[in-house]
Amino acid sequence: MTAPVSTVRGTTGKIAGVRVRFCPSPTGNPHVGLIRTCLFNWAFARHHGGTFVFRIEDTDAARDSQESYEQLLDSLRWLGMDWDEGPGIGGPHAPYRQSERRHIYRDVVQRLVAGGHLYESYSTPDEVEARHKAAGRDPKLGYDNHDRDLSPEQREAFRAQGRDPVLRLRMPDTDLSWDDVVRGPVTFAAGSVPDFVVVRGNGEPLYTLVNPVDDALMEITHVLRGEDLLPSTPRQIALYLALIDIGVAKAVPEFGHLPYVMGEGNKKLSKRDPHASLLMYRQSGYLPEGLLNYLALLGWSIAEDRDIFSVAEMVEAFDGRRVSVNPARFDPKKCEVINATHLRALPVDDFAHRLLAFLDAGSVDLGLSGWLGDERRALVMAAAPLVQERVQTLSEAELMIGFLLVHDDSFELNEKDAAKHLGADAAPVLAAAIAALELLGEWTVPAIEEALRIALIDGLGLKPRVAFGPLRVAATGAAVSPPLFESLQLLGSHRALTRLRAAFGRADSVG
RNA sequence: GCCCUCAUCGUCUAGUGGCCCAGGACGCCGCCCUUUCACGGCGGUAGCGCGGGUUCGAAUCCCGCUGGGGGUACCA
Repeated sequence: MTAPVSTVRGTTGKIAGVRVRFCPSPTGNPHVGLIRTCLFNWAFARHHGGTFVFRIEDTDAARDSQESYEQLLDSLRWLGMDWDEGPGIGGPHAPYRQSERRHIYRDVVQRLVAGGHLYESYSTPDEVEARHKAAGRDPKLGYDNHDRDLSPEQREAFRAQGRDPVLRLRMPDTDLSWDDVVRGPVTFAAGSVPDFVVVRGNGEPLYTLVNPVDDALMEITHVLRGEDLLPSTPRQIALYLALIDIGVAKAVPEFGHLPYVMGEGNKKLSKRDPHASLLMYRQSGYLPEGLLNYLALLGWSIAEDRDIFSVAEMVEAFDGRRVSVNPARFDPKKCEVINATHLRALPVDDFAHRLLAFLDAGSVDLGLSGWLGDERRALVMAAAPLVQERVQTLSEAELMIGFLLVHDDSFELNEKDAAKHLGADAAPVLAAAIAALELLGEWTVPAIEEALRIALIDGLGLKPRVAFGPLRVAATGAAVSPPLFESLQLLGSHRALTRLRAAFGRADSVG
């Protein structure tokens, strides 16, 4: 067993001095699996009153991008996952972008070499394989530690051939074990992990080096990361041991491997899966708290009979002990429902303002977004309560109240609904409704409802659904809408009657 | 091949030897409410991969098998 860092839980169950980190590579756009990992780290830090470090692993210039970097920061801010050290705010271990830390790695590498932990290796994969074959071993065994004890003369000879050596870490000849925070004890037998490359032939340090070095320097106490990194843990521990030896690290951190987030089939959720894109959720009008709630459910549970909770409640409960070992499938449907639950739980006023902000941001283009006059803002505020229980996301809300916001000359009927509800049969219904509404003294919901019931239900003897269907399509453009009388009221008598007359004209001409 | 890891309803999960002929949630199916669509209410559907042990007793512990996933890179 490696020497564990102090993880004494006090009487409150809290661990003192927790320092965790989130260290993504800025490649592509942020996906939900990545954010889930971030959330668990963040919640763990907040729960224990520790420090959340945000570090950018941008050592791969070919794949990293500034755009991706900014999306990452923007996403975390949107979700409310604040960091105590990292980009934008600095900290005692700055800089927090690996691209700015190269001199640090250079120094550590030199000390590691001086300490005998790293050695130059010249073997090519072909040579390794040839040696395995010659010895009657499985050729796919991997590097055979052949160059461990090359003499200065041998190294000189390779150099003379123009070969640039990689640097490998000399693995200890003992079993490598750790007590995984989520999985319990894990052991890799001595000799099962070959000496691995930490610095390329061209002098570039690899992830295998920089990640543990930064964790050590930043005094990270708990590494919570994806299950895919579990097999690299013995190597990290070995490197840590070397870092402790040269005085760079104080202790080996605790490791915890979080289950995968799966997509369709038995595959890890792919970055290319449309459901994986965090940006997509934001643009679709998901709430941060809804998304966070669902993401938390991917590999964690707060209690037996409960799956709706706030971020604060999660932080209160997230001590790292209820994390599941099983991979979790991302279920877009459930994600949507969880979001809808949070949406409905919002105070109406809050909901209305978020909807307004969403419309102002112009996430969905209805030909009216990005700009809202005072009159329209008032309509949104008034319509918000009508749609809050009918939608799952803000973009659905936008679609549902679009009929109110759209300019009258670009108002259009849903053709399918119009064909169904505005046929010849609808003409007398519309005519009666128009006649009744034209006489209306005050344009209020009760007055509108009463007038229409008298004219259509009592007067024409129609069933409500038959009577109101055509009006709904005529006024809102679709068979699915907010409640009819309220919709008519919000539209105002002029706009409402104009639409009803237009629909009448259409229905009448069909007959 | 070798190493690591996982295995409860379709899906996410609760469950750490008796409270479980397995609980919750999503989905799905009925019914109620109803001016559309929703919300809400009520009810239902469906699961411990297989085989051996251990034990008075196993979803829970052990072994094997099967199946899935990951690693075995001068990717992260």
